[in-house]
Amino acid sequence: MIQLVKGTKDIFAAEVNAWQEIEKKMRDICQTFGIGEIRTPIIEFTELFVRGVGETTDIVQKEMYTFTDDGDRSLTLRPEGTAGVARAYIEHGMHNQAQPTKLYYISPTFRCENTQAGRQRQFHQFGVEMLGSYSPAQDAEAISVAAALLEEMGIEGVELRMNSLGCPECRSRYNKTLREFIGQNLDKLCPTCKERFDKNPLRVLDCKEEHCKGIIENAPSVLECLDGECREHFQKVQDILTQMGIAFTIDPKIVRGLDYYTRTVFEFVSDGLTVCGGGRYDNLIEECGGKPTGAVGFGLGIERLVMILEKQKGEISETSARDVFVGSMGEKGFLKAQGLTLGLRKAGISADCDTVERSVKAQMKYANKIGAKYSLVIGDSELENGTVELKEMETGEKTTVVIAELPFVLAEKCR
RNA sequence: GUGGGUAUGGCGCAGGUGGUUAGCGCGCCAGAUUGUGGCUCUGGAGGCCGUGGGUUCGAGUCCCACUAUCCACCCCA
Repeated sequence: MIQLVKGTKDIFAAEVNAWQEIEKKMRDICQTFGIGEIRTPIIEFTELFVRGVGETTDIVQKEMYTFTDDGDRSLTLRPEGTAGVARAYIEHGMHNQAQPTKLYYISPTFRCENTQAGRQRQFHQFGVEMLGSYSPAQDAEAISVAAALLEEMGIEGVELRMNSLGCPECRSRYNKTLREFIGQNLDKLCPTCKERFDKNPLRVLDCKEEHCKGIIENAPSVLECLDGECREHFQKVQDILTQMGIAFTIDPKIVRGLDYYTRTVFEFVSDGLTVCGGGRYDNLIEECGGKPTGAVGFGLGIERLVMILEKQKGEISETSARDVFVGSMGEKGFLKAQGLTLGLRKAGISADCDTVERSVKAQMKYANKIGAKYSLVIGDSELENGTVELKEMETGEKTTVVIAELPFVLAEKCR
């Protein structure tokens, strides 16, 4: 048997309904925030992600689905949404539109990594990107979209955590300071941290080892290393959020895994899982070949959202009841039922009929299983006198209805 | 990439120390006097016990490998 590819899954009716509700809320909220939808291709040139996401990131180094096409070009299934939007922004000269450009997307995303709770190889990301502004107000607006969305979803216990990584200058200054600090304590840290020291010193900050935590507590904070402008920017973001009534905590240990982030980075966390993560990326557009452009955005994992919602509100139940089941008896009745059902469907009534040629009894069982509100059986006698007994399934009550009037009667009852 | 748990009909599970035709619940299909469902009863279909090797007279049951899945690390949505 050919089975599912690792880290992918089929989504059935009940869950699809939940997804559609979620997506509708996303679209509605974006509408009110003046954010337009963009649909970029699933495949892009590998180079886009290498330059955009960062050559040294885990995503690029070991998690991309990359292949070569018949023209010997290296293509990659998108591992995140921002780079593609940046590419589109540049390629279509969107900076010539009224700025800022505000875009959102809901799209499948791929990362070839080990699966676990809330992590798949194909997952779906909702993302918002706001390009064309360096102002802290843009950071706050982006954050407010995410906050509004999570609130609309009714998720409890989400927490907004923020940090500022500063501009590249601040960052390299901090890297140096941190490296010095860790270097002095290197022999006291765990093996993983020693590795991180070379690869990405910032990562040492969120080590879970108790022993390391103790040492890290005394580490210098990024925030102390910010220059005046970055400091002011971050302060303003906070001021605006406060003005907006959005609660947050500052966590100098937040380090995001994508290289393109500058200044503000943030996460919405629930049950220890990051539902939503994002930040400002002022150098990405330039890095991808555009003019220097300030930008900020975030991504939100739909599977994680669904997971949390299920946990908090219970399993999603299926609701696909039919309005009416058209049962039939005999050859003529069977024929008539087919046409009659289509007629009802065209009138907007959710109708179903027997297409397996089963006994009346079996048909009724079926009607019950699909949750039909009404049922009827059409056979020789009904065809002869032109009426039918319409039965309300829940009560068993029957009413006589002229066949030709069924669409109207049912439309009335099922409205 | 690393560590641990799991892998038996559509779903959820049983199957002490290896031994004749692998069970149960739910679901599915069909009947219970001839054209009407939900309850009950009866019957039926459906599994080469994840895959491939090995040990053995004989393995779902023991050993190895692989794959998938779950959980955790790394990292992230």
